[in-house]
Amino acid sequence: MKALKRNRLEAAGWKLGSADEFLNLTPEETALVNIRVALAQRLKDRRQKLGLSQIQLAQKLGSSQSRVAKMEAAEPDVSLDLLVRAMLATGAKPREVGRALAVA
Amino acid sequence: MKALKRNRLEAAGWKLGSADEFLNLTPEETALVNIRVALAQRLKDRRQKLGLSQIQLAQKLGSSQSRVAKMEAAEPDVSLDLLVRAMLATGAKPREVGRALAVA
DNA sequence: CTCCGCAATGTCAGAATTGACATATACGAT
DNA sequence: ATCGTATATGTCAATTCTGACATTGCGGAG
Repeated sequence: MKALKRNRLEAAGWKLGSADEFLNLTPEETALVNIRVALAQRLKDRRQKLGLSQIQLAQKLGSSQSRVAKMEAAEPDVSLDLLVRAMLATGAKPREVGRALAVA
Repeated sequence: MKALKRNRLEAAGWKLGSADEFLNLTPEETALVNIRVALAQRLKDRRQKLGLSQIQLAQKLGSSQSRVAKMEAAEPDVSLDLLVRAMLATGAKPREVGRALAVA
């Protein structure tokens, strides 16, 4: 659904690193992207701090290594649900998930 | 995906009002349910404070009245993505979405 | 009572997301 | 150079989610 806009961005040669609403994105869409990226980064941080491989986290989650990689890359086809579930799987409490958003 | 567990709960005659991990739910699943319920409540609050009907919010979102009702009821087939997008559509900033989670 | 606006509930076809798998790349260590 | 481990990327069938629609219930106003 948001994949459409995403494709427009990537077609323009952008990797969607951080804050780019320079074109096409409404403030809400930008905020959502920021939230996703913030969660993705926190997730990677937490996983690494715990000394887990993507495969190990995938097992805790009941998912797969490739999907964990996509999560950490904040790819457009990963849902917030999955990102949040992954955070919880690293032992994060809702409060900590909330903190990640606050930074976004 | 979580709909399975949810059905087990509802089959047992529970409406899933608040904090019920008394059976079957892992801590992570419970946390996720809490997050959804917290977001749903905040959403309803914000919508009402803004004096919007479900139809009006649905329009801002590009969604439908029935889906907004389901969101506010935290029904199992509404995603976190949709809940968060709805929050943003009420003018909430990521920081405020984060606050909702912190309470969960 | 009858409207009327608002909200709740059920259904469904179409769209988006998922886990799994294959494969590729990177980078040490042997 | 050959493993071995970790991560990245692409694809796809199956599952899940979504908007739309229909219907129902609920007050309040006429």
